[in-house]
Amino acid sequence: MQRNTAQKKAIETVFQKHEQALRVDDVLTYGRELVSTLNQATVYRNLKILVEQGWLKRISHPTLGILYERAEKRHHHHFHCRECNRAFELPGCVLKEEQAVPDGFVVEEHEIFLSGVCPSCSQEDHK
Amino acid sequence: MQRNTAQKKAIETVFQKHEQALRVDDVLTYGRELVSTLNQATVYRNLKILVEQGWLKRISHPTLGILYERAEKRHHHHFHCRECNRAFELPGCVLKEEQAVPDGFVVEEHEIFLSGVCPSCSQEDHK
DNA sequence: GTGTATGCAAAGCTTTTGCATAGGT
DNA sequence: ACCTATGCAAAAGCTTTGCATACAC
Repeated sequence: MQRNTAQKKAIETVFQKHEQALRVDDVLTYGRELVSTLNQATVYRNLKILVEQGWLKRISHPTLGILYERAEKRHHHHFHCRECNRAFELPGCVLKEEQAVPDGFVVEEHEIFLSGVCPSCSQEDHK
Repeated sequence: MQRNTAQKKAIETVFQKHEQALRVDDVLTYGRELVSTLNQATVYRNLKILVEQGWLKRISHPTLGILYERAEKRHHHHFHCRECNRAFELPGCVLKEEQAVPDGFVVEEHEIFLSGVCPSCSQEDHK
């Protein structure tokens, strides 16, 4: 049976407190603010469990590497600004899954990564 | 100045011979068929250079990890079949970049990863 | 009390780097 | 001849794993 440890709760709390997708290292850092003894191996083990349980989603970001975020969040996509290097979450989705694939393919999931320049940086550029 | 070594040519040839996006390890294996002394470090160094030069594109595939493919290929996206674990390249693109982001964002690139079941596996399922 | 989850340390991978030298120009 | 690119080996990440024990139940 699954046990409810302080470490596991801390990791879950970290994702509830932080809106953005997080790197493993962020989870460790923020988690240690809650449980100071929190160990790297424990973070890895729990992230894996939480992904398997469908509570977290693992994202392979083109520029930021592996990130984790709450699975229950509304469907959204990721925008990366090449100027300020910030990551944005864009609400909604304009992709028509059926139109994206030839006949015969069954789409169950999709992930879109956009990159370019964010509003504040593109404003800077025009100054 | 840049030198034209047998190793570099071998790596480029590998990408010309193989249609699919390749893992580092594939590049090493196939490259050694052309230059038997080809070294791992050389592969990494050249892949980096070729990406910087815009000859290759680096892809962070959600399930297959880091892949490299020719940059000049027609715009396409990647479909991964969770049953047979094969990767497919889907020609064309139905994403309207401007519609995908709020006002102010300037999209320069995008990458779409689709996953589900491929035609041959979905046929199997219905048998 | 029992057995799972943790901490720690070591091991496994993948990728990068320093250095001597082979080889392209 | 010069100096870049390579091969080799070591180092530097990042992630996983074995083992003793803390602790949830």
